[in-house]
Formats: sequence, C-alpha cells, structure tokens
Amino acid sequence: MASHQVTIKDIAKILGISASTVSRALKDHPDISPKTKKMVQAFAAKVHYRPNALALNLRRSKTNTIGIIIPEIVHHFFSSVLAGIDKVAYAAGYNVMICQSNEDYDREVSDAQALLDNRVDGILMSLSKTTTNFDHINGLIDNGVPVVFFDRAPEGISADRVVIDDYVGAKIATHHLISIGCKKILHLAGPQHLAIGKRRKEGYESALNEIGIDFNPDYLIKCDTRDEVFANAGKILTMANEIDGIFAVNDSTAIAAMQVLMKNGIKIPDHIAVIGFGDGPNATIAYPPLSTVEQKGIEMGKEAIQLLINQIENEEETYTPQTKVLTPVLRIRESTAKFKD
Amino acid sequence: MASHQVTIKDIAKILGISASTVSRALKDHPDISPKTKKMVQAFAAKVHYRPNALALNLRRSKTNTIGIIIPEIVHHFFSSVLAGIDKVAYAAGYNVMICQSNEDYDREVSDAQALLDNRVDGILMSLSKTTTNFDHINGLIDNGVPVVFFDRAPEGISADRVVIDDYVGAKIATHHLISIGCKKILHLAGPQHLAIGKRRKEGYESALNEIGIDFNPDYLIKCDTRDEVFANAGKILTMANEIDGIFAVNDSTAIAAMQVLMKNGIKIPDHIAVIGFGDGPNATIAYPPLSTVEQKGIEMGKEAIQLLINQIENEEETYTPQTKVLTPVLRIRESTAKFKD
DNA sequence: AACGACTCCGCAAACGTTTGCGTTAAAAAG
DNA sequence: CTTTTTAACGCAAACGTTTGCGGAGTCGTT
Repeated sequence: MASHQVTIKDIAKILGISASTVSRALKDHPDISPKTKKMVQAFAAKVHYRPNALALNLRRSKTNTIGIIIPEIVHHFFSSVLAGIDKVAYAAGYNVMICQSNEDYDREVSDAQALLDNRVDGILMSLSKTTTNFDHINGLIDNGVPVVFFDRAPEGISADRVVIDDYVGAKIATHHLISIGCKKILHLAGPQHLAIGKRRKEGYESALNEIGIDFNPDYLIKCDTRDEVFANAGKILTMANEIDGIFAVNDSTAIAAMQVLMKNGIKIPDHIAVIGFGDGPNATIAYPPLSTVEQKGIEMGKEAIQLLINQIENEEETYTPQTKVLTPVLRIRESTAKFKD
Repeated sequence: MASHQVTIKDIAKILGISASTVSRALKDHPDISPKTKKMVQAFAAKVHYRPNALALNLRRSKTNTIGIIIPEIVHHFFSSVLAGIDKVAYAAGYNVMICQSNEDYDREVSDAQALLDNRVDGILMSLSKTTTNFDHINGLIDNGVPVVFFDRAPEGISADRVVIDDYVGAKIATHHLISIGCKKILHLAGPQHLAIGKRRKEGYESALNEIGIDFNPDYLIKCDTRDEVFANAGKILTMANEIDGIFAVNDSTAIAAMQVLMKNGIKIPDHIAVIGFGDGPNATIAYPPLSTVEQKGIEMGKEAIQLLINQIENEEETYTPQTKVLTPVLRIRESTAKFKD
C-alpha cells in the first residue's frame, strides 16, 4: 500500500509551496529564506524523504554506478578482484552492477549492452575465454563509456588495463624450484593459444634457459584442470622417477598432481617438489601446503577501479590509456621445502 | 566525443515526424502505417538506437533490477549463491546490483538505502553477523519492496526466506560418524549466540541422544576458524587419545584440525575420523579428502530469486511469506572411510 | 451531399528532479 | 515619495520515454 515513496512534489503540495523551492531548500540554496529551509528540511526528515535516484540519473545523465563484466563469480581469484573493486567503489560513492558472462561470448555482449542501456558511468571487464570478436567493446568505447580491463584484456584495443605479469611469475616459480635443487622440471601447461598459458610457459622456459638448460618438450603436458590431471595420471606417473620438480599453470592442477603422486607413494617434496600459480585458499589447505605465486586479486581490483574512476572524473581532455602490471610474489610453503643439498 | 546516444527525439527530428510516432512505430503499434514503421525501424537499426533504460525506469517505476546484499563475496558459499541467483535472474531478464556488507551493520543499512534509492524491483539479502537491529529492513518492507532472505534470516520478521536445515545437517553428519563406529565425538562449535552455531550443535547433541549417549560438555570446543583451531591446538591434541571422531561446524576448521592432528602423527581416519559442514572446493582438496554435508549454494540462490520474482510479478493480492528449507546432503570421502569393525 | 467510420499521426502530460529566468514584494536608496 | 536594489519564491523547460486523447484526412455508406 505504502507503495508511494514521498517525492518533492508531495512535499511541495503539502507545504503549499513549489517543488523548486523544496528542491532548493533541501540543498541550502541561498535564495531560500531560513524559515522556509527549516520547515522543509524538518518535514522532509520527518517523512524520510529520499531523492529518487532514477530521476536524478536521468536529469544529469550520470548514474554513479559502475558496471562489471566478469567471467565467473565462483572463482576465488575473480571474487577477490570483486572485493577489491567493491571496497574502493563504495568509498568513492559508486554502486556496482555485476554481470557474469559465464565464459560465454554472447552473454558478454548482451551484458555490455545492458550496462550501456543503463548508462553506467564506466565499465570494468575481464574477457570471457570464448571472446575473439571485439565489436561490442569498440561499441562501448565509441559511445564514450570509460572501460578498463583487468586480468584478461583484448589485444589491439586502446584502453586502460591492469594485468599480472604471467611471464615473470612463471619465471619466479621456476627459479624457486631451481634454487632448491631441481633440474628436471615438468610443466603442466595451459592452452597455448591463450595468453596466460603461453606466457607462463615462456617464463618457465626462460628460467631454464638462464641456467643453461634447454627446454625439453617431453617435460610439458597440457593439462590445466583437476580432471585433466587425473586423465593424464598415467603419463605423469611414468615420468615420476625421472623428474624432480613440477611447475603447474595453476594451483588446482598442482594440487591434483600432488594428490595422484602421493596416492602412488611418491613423497612431496622429498621426491618431487611442486609449485603452483595463483594462491587461492586452496594452497594453504592442500597437503602438503602448496608453494605458489600470489596473484593479488584484491590489489588488481583496487587498481582497476581506481583507473576507471580517474577516467570518469577527469573526462575533460583526451586520455592516454595506461597499463598497470602487477608482479606476483612468491609464497613458499612445504611443497617445495628444501630437500636437497 | 560521440557522447550522445541517439534518442527517440533525434530520430523524430531527422525523420520529420513526432516522437510519439517513432515510439509507436518501434513497438509495432497498429496506429502506425506500414511504411512509416519500416522507415523508422530501418533508420533506428542503422543508427543503433537503444532505448534509454533510465527514462524507461523512471516512467514505469520499474527497473528490472534486483538488489543483493551479501556479507562477503570472497567466500565460496556466498559466491555460489550469487551464481545461482545470476543464472535465473538473467534468464528472467533482470539485472543484478550487488552490495557487500562486509559483515558490517552500518554498511548493510547504507546498502539497503542505496538499493531503495535506485528503486530496485526487489531485494535478496543475507544478514551481516553484526546485525541485531532490523529497522532498515522494516523500512524496506514498509516501502513495499519485496524482500527475500537467504541463509541468514532475521527472527520475527515476516518475509520469504530460504535457509538450509543446520539441525538436520549436523544430525546427518554426526550419525555418519556413529555409523562408522565413532563413540566419542568432539564437536568444534560455532558461537552459540548465532543460530547457525546453535542449531548445528543441537543437531550433534540430538544424534548422540538418539543412540543413548549423553552430551559431554568436555567434548565441545568453541572454535570456528582456522586460527582458532591453531590457538586451541593444545587442547585438541590432549584429547586426541580419548576421542575417535570430530564433527566441525564448517569445513575450514575441520581441515585445520586435520592438519594439526596429522602434523602430530595422528592418522585420519584410522585414529580419528573427521567430518565438516559446507562442502566448498576445499573439501576435495584437503588431505585426506574431507567428508562433509553439502550446503547447496547454487540451489539456494535459485530458490531465493525465484521466490523474489514470484513476489515481484504477482504483486496483486496480499502475499503470505514462505520459508524454504533445504536439507544438506552427505558427501562421504576419505576422512571418514570405514575404519572400525 | 452529408455523415459516420477508419487510418494515421501529433499534442501534451506524466515519471521526479534541477535550474535559468522571471515575478512579486519589501527594503534600501535617492 | 519615487526609484532601484535585493530577497524569496514560482514557472516552465529539460532529461527520454510512453500513452490517452484529439485532429486531420480519406473512404465508404446512405
């Protein structure tokens, strides 16, 4: 029944004055007499008047809302990015509208359209794995919507982006294995047509080269999910006697690998040291606790939204896009505890 | 620079007809002649006309947006609820606006206010741990905003809610321990002033009673985080010889407990069987893989949004609030593999 | 020839604000 | 006692839509 939020017009009618006077009184405009102000403000407070954001937004073509397109929410890395975004967005007075593409291209473009339709002030996005066409984001940019990418950014599009340095991260991880004595390191790799898989593999290769070891194609297995690890268990186990270290493209596959190795009596890290990439909560939960490089989701979120807000609020001059790259930091745990002389 | 999304008025001006005609032509109104329709529709398509959602929302006081207030996003359970919500919301044509309270009461009320200001069509929420005053949600309800609670719902407020049956879940878990031979079961409990902690403890107690065992206060330790487990490690270890099972109020504490036990040479499940509550991804990652009861986040999200949509779309008559309770299901893994005769 | 019935379209109000400008009355200046 | 200033307020347009109503013009019926 209430069903009717009180409006400025209502107040005006009841108080017998005009809507413009009410509006000005509420914002302390000098043209309004002190008594009128007091009266209006007191009454507004009494009836819990709140401005209608829809009307405001329409009037000033500004929604104070930023849109987010994220591949999937149920993923520790992405949800921690969200947490980082949310924190500074809230502090700066912005609301967030979150869309999840579910790694689906069509959904991604429809999300972009929806955010555009709702006139968000800016968009933060991370590409879906299936996105190869960028018309929708060019559409956003053509419409003057500020966009910044995080983690997964398109090639060849001029926009702000914040990413982590996969190449360096992989290098750090591999060097760590080397530093504890590993010489024959297996790499469980992601798909090489994706930047992330490719760069991590390159970092691994480069670290090996730096100490004079040539990349051995036998020491690379394409598998980047738990299921794939189990599917490749046989292959991994036959190599187990030969290798002394594993660098996995992400934590889940590192952990799965540890699970198959241990189930077959191979000791970690005594026999084989293992390191992952990502540092979700899984790493500390695993047995043995997994060494890894931390991906800094929260920080990434904060940087991204900060870039976006800057872009929104200084939209006067022409903006030259920036790229922030975060370097992952090594987290040493028991899966690579020093085990050789 | 584009900076100006094309509007109905623009189209009208260019085509030399009125805005109302354009509007009607776009929605195939019978009053418009076929040629005019074709002309308008063709032109609108050419310039990529898209209706301004702000204006639409204002006009029909309907935003097609539902608001969500969630304690924290970086939490597997909550993010899977979000995933469930998102899935059916998207299918039904709604956008979602997500606010995270960070378990903070003040933030929760400010979030509620923001959603109200933005005239969301309905609100889905899960209470922050620090919320004891419910004025803000009564405010929402008084304003006629449909609200449904999930997981953490307020007592004494008449509203839809979907929760899981903590009591039964705890009972199932405890009975499972009993079924494999455990007689002396330690309970790592949550705070008893919170419903969740209390009901899980009661379920545990009831299961024991059903097989004629009295609740032994010595077998209850208040600790529900990893850190608390480590802080109570001494206490737990001194009991380790005496007990044969542990039921923990959630998976993280169950896993932490396994970690301290194993580090001290106690075998799981041979010596002590362990079961948790929640079934996040941690459970399968743990060593040994953790038995637990599954909390069904996705399903909870789907049910909740469905309830909300029903409420939004049949808002004619007076609505009598429902409560859906989901019963958790047992997931047996190695941490409770049968170990006694 | 006149009248009704259609067809097709435009006017204007409305949603809730904000704001430039004009208006009124009282106060200050001459 | 005029005239100008100033204080305090209201009108109306605007943001982009939708929609009830009315108005032209056309056609068909008597």
